[in-house]
Amino acid sequence: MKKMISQATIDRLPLYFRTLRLVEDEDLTIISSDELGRRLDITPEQIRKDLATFGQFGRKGIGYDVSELKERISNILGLHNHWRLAIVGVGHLGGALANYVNFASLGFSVVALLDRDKRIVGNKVNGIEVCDTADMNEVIASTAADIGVITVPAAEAQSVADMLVAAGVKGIWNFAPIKLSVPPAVPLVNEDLSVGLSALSYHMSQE
Amino acid sequence: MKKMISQATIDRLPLYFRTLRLVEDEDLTIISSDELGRRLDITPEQIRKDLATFGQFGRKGIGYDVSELKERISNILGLHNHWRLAIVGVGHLGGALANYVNFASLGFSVVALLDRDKRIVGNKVNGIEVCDTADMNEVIASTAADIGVITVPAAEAQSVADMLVAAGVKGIWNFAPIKLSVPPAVPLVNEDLSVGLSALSYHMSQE
DNA sequence: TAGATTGTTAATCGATTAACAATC
DNA sequence: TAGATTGTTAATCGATTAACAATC
Repeated sequence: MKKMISQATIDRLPLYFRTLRLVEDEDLTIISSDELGRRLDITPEQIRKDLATFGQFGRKGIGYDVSELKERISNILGLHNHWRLAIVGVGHLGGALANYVNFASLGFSVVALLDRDKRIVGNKVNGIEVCDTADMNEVIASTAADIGVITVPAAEAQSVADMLVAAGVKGIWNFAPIKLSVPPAVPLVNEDLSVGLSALSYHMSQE
Repeated sequence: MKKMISQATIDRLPLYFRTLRLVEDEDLTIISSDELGRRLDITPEQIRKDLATFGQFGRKGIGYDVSELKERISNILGLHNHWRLAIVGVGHLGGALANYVNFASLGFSVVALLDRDKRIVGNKVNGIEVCDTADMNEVIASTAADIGVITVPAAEAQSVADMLVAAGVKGIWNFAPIKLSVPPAVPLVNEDLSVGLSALSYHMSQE
C-alpha cells in the first residue's frame, strides 16, 4: 500500500497535466510553479506541495522541465495504461460520451457500447456497434474493456454496476444520480451533474 | 453577506435532496440522520452538522420531516428560482444536455440553444431552435436565460464566457476543459470530465 | 420512564498557507 | 555573486468526528 495521497491533490494533477500540454504547444521547455499557478489560479506553494508528494521533479532556482513533468504526471495518473471504456446506456449522454474527443487525447478509448433497448442494439455510434446489455460478459471479455461507464437511468444503475463488476471491469465511472455499491477493489467515480448545477443555483441565490 | 458555508456542505445538499425525494416516494414522512446517512454513505454527524448550518430542521428524539426538509433544502439551493438555461455549443455534449431530463425535475429548463456553425443554426433539438451565437444578446434577453452553459471547444470557451457575461447571464456552467475568467459577481461552476476520469485512472493504477 | 435522536460544543484530523534553507 | 525557485518544515486554517446535554 502506497502512502496515502489526498483526493484534492489527485484532482489537481489533471489540471497541471492539461496546462503543461498547452505550455508545451507554446514551445516553452521550463515552467515555474509561479507561472503554472498563475495559469490555473492555484497558489505556487500548493503546486509544489502536490508535486513533492511524488518526488523531486524540479530544479531549484530554475523550475520544472515541461515535458518531463508532463510525462511524470501522466504516469502517476496511470494514463499510460490506455484504458478501454465500455459505455452502458446509449442514450443522449452515453452517445455524447461515445463521441467525446477529449478522451482520446488522454489515452482513453471507447471499445464497447451496450444498451438493453432492442431498437438501439445493432446501431453504430461513432463506428462502434451497440451490443445487447444481456451479452455483457462476452462483450467486456472480447473487447478487453477496463472501465465501465454507466449512463443508464438511476433505477437500472445498480444492476448494471453489478453486471460490470461480474464481467470483470477494473473501475466504474458513474453518471447515474444514485449511490452505487461496488466492491472496494473496484474504484468508483461519480459524475453527478446535478451537484454542480445545484451548487451553481446556490451561489446565484446568494447576495 | 451571509455566513460562509463550506463548498463541501453545499455539494452534499443535492444528495440529501435527491434521497429525500426517493424516501418521499416510499411514503415515509420522517427520517433520521442515521437512516439518511446509511443511504448515502455519509455519517449522521456530518448530516446533522450540515443541516444545523442553516437552522433547526429536526425534532429531538424523532428525526426530520421528509417533505419539510426537502422543501427547505430546495429553498437553500435556490431551486425554487426555476433557472433558465442557455446552452452554447450544440455538439454531442450540448445536444445531450438539451435532452437531459433530470434538469427539469430539479426545476431547471433549457430555453435557448446557440451555435456558431451555420449548418446547425435553425435545427431543432428537443423542440428548441438553435440560434446563431452571434445573436447572443437578443437570444439571452428574449428568452430571459439566467445560466449560460458552455459546451464549446476549449479554445472558444473564454470568448463565449465573455459574451454570456456581456449578455447578462447570472451564472455559468462550464464543460470546456479550461480555466475561465469571469467577474466575481458571476458564479462559475466547472464540470471537467477529464478530472474524474483521470482520478479513476489513478485509483485503478494503485495496488 | 426509557429509548431515540437532534443540535452544539470540544477534539481531532487533514489540507492549505507561510516561511525559509538549499541550490541552481 | 545576486536573483530565482524548489522542496520541506512549521503554522494556520478549516472540515470532520466524537461526545453529550437537551428533549421528544
